[in-house]
Amino acid sequence: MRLTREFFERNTVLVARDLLNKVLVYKDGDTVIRGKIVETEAYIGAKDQGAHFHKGLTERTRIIDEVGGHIYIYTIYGMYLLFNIVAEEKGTHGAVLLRAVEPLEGVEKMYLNRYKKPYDNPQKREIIGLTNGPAKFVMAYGITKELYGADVVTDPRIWVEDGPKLSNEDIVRSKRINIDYAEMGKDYLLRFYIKANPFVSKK
DNA sequence: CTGATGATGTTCT
DNA sequence: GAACATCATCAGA
Repeated sequence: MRLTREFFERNTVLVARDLLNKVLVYKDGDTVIRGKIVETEAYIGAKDQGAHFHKGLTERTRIIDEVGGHIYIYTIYGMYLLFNIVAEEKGTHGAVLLRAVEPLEGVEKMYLNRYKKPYDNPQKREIIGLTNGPAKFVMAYGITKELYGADVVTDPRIWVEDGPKLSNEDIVRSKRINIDYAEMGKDYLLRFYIKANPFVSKK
């Protein structure tokens, strides 16, 4: 079941937490890639210097103003793309960064996208490395900036499917990664991941 | 296994 | 001109 608008237009932190164990599906022509979301981070506009849009929107972040469900993709360090899903109602600014997924379907395609060589007797280390980071799973999926502004509630190429409900004991909440520059906000516990999942980027 | 370092170019000031 | 929500690679233990 594809998640509907009601899921994404809620509070950003709730959306981030509830996206765990959901499935991100990307259909590129005949190829279907499916992966379970195992790690997320919430970014909220108010009182969060860690968010790109803390000081208001720019050309890069304009999509954040839209209703939850739209996709915010941006380039980081000149070479990598990071994938966010906008949350909250239109006019309220919040977004959820997807940091890691666990491959479910299309693993061979992911492997080719990441390592540029055929899927043949892969090392366990290589499989983990496919998707255990925010830029890594974007590369594995083959996602490009063409998806900027797409809507996961209605877009035919990409959507999020419901998954088994996760018990609270399996959810770990911690500080976000690599935002020490944010004087105010860096210590907020806005990162969520599934306990004991090998694809989580960092413990 | 750990920690350090360089790559690389868009975005914002 | 500086900063940057990262990754791959290398040295050392």
